[in-house]
Amino acid sequence: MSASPPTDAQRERAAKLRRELHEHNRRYHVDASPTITDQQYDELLEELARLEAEHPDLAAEDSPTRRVGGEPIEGFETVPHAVPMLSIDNTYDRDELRAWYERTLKALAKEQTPEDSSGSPLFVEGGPEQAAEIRLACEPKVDGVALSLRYENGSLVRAVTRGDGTRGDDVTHNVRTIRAIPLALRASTEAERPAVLEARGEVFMPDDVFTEVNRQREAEGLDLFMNPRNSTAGSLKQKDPAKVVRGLRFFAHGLGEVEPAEAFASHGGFLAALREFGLPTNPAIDTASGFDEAWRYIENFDQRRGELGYATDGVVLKVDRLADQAVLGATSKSPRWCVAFKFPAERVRTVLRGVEVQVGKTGKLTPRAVMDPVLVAGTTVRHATLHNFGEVARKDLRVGDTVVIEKAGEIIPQVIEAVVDERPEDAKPIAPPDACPVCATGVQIETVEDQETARYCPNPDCPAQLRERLIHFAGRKQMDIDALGDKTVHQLVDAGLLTSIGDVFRLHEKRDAIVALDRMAEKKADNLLAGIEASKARGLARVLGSLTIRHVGGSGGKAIARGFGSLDALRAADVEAIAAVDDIGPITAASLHDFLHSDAGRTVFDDLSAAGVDLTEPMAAASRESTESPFAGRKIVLTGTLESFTRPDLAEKLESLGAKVTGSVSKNTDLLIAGEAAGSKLDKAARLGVEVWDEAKLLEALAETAG
DNA sequence: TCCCCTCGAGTTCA
DNA sequence: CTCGAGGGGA
Repeated sequence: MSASPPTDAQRERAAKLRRELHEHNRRYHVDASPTITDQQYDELLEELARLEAEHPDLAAEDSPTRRVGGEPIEGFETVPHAVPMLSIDNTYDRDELRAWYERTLKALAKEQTPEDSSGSPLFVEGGPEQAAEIRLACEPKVDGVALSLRYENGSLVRAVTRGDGTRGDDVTHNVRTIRAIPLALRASTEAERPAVLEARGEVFMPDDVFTEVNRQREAEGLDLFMNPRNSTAGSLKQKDPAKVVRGLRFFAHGLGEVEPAEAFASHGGFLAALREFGLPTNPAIDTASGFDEAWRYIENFDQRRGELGYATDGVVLKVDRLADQAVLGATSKSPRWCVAFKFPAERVRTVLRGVEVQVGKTGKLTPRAVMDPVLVAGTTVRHATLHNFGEVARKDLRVGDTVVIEKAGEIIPQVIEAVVDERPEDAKPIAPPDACPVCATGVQIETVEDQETARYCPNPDCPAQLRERLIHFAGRKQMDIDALGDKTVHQLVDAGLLTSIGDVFRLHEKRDAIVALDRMAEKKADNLLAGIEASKARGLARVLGSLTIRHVGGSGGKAIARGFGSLDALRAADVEAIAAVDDIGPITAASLHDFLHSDAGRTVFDDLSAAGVDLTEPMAAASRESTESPFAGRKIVLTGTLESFTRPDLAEKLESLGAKVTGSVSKNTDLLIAGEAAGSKLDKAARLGVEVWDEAKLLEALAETAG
């Protein structure tokens, strides 16, 4: 084929085809009112593809033809999200949902000033203090795969899965094949198009597509997909874009990074803007004024959700006004301005065949139900945790019983109850173990008000516990020892090469024995030893968080390590000194202190120290500067009216200097800054002997700090 | 003293 | 993901 330069007519024809194809896509997916048949669409697409093939310089980056035939990729690159993709808080009942609404109403009423109530979705009744209702956006919670689409200067540059919320997999090559997702944003003028736009939404597979896909797979002798969601996820993970299932759909429902920061006033407003850009949104979205209307939407939606042709598992309510969303903010996991109401999970019956006992890293004995395999919410379930033996007794479960199970949050199977009417004659009661199934030590029974809750194996050297503690120790969020996963730990413990945490750092002395193990070779052993060596540099915070000390996990370890700076300082501290650390209370402090001065604790730390593990941590910036800034590391409370600052501004300023600003005076308070008309806080500070400064003294100290 | 929030621990399947 | 419980603000 000779690549002759295209004629003007051909050039125009190609441009026209591209415009038309984009427009037909938009009509189909955004407006849900196609004006041509799929076949006609395919004919136009083919004509364009032919033109582009004959004249490669006609091929544009955002051409609809680019949706097919991209090159397969090697692996998935993990990329960070500019703005984290948080998850949404769930509730399953009306009262909880109402509680969320009331909380939100209260939080907003507090912030609401008369000035911002102009055109505000908060309907003010009886004065500015009493906001009556909030406008809520109500949208179906589509059961698909969350995606973040990044458009730069109008072109789709990247599509990333949610991943862990901070980083996800780059699946751009597959997403480009999805017709519902525009390769370029539509804009009547350049100026209207944001330089950067990240749209978040859900890719999903309609039921009829799913049925068709499985019909084809069956014909081809392939394994069938479990459900549309798995199928969608499977599609996005294809290395070859040609294998992505056709007919996936997409609804946008949120925003990530936007440049320039858009001045949308409401959620509804930006959804409308997204539609203008050509991004589909769910037509079933509506708004409600207040809780009762939102609840009616939910009930109504529940009635008709079976007719949508795609899977939904609930309704998401969002505070519509973006300014209100900003006021509400987010917890570390999810925004406070939205909540998902989930419809009750599917319940299924099966037969309980037996109960296994697992020994956890804390020694807790957990009963685990073994059942006849049964399909629940898309996966085959054989096991379910029964939490503890107290629960088994309360539910009066017997082996042989027919039991009702469901999946909590569609993920973790739970046994709800036994069907007593169908209990066979020979159903066997479940006897709680009196001894640890692994080390045979007599159990300890924990009770609450004489009711049994959990049973524990009290033997700290129990091999099962040790194994679990080692797995935890080596875990990614703890010491992050790459090559030491649960399989390897099992092997090493069984071979007698690991009998304590400290042994991990003596493994290099036993290299020959390791190499001799099954499915272990020189290279793997050296990998392991290198991983262990590297883990020595993790620092005290990780070490503390990895040792399974009661009440001390990752963040507790961090707080303590930053508070003391080194193991030596921590060992010298008494319980009160430990409890003085921010976020550490008396119970955690006592537990840690006990551990530090127990035989087991002394041994493990001596071992780690001897191995050269880093047992120090840079202290929190706050206390490191303690000699320089008079505020660093101190708990400060503000009260009264200040001349030169608003209280929030001052709080921010002091925090930047390393102070911890809190709201109420207690014996832990180091300093009270009292402005005019200070009230009860001043009295209390005087009573507790807390240092008090007036504004003049504050300004003086700030000036010194600055200079 | 009462709530709200966060953390820790246990957990299933592909 | 969910539970229970510790920590800390109101």
